[in-house]
Amino acid sequence: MDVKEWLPSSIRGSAIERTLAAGQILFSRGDHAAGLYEVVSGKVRRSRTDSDGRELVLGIACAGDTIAEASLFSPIYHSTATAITKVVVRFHRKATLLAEFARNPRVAQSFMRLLACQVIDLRARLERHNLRSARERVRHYLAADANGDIVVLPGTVKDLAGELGLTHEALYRTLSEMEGEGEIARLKGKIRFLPH
Amino acid sequence: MDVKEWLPSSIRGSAIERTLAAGQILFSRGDHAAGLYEVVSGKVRRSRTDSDGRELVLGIACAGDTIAEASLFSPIYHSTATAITKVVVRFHRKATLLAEFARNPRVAQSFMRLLACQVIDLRARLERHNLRSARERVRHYLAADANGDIVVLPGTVKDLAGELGLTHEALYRTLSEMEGEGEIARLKGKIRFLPH
DNA sequence: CGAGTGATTGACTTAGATCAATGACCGTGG
DNA sequence: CCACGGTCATTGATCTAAGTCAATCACTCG
Repeated sequence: MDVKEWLPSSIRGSAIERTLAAGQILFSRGDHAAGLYEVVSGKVRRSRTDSDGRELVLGIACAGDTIAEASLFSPIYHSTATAITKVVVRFHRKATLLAEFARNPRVAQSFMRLLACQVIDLRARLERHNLRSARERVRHYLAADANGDIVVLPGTVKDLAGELGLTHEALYRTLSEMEGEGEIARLKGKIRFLPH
Repeated sequence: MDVKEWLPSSIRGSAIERTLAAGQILFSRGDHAAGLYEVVSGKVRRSRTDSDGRELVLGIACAGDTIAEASLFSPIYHSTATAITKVVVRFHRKATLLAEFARNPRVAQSFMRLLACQVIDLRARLERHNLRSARERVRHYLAADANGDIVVLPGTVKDLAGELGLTHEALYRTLSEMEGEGEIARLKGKIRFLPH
């Protein structure tokens, strides 16, 4: 859901912009959460890194997406956000948003919808992670994200592997197999789903 | 978060109560979502079943918990809710709740907080599912849920296996090993965490 | 043009899934 | 009151898919 659909432009306009170079960290897990970010341009990877250094990609945020919505009600950020390209973000302070929600029930409701969509999406992802085989996960992912029969990968294949809870090697192999068997076709940054 | 903390008793009181026997289904995935349920007594299992018949337990709801909050903004339910004991629930119609949110910003904000907590919880669970070894997942689960050093299992060990994305056999074995090595102690329906 | 990273494929190992069997426990109906 | 059906709890044996280690090629960016 695009920010423009829920956050009044009066508020968006007055927010502070910040620019990051590729590779820079926007915030880290555990940092004091002062508000949320809106991506104006570029791509941001949200991830969590466990004690073994393994990275789980929570998602790639593109222009119009917001980051750390849930942290509005939490004292700290729960994941790490890293710019993967050059990025421009707008920062929205907690208090500003909460005040707006109190003043404007329509905005509040839109934000609720946003959170509800995230809950639904996360549950779908959890279901996907529960599938045992790599191929099933790929199918689940493609089925969920296919608009038409073509899926545009938001990031690299490696990122996708992280998002699917697989090693990149396992994913490459699975994609090759699926392509060999005519289930999918691959083009640069995209996957075409061939329901046989 | 308990319903009483966010939903005014005036609304809660006027809701329709419904009683289910153990094993009965409250709603199924795909059913038209007319509103949400509050558990008054008993336990309800929320789960998703994939195409292979494998069940992912999304959680066990106890008295005070609500079910299908996210479906407030969705036309259908995304998971299946089954009574695992005799259960009493209260049904709250979508329109009633949304109207209350519009009227009372405090209630709206509490509900947002509830959704935000769910997002955070789901992300934690996703992170857990991303851990490769059964033992790591158990540790992660215990660390997250330990109040003091004792964890009360909300359901059966089998339910827990579903929640951790493991087969029950694998979980039994892992728990035995951990007990053998003195990392945990097990008592009926509980696990004691022994940080060595 | 080199350094860094993604993409890709090979060989080997292992943890957990699967299949299978048994004992414990619980409600329930004759 | 007890036998029976059902489910949970538990353990064993085997198998396989994915993880791990490793190497190579392609591409992009200063």
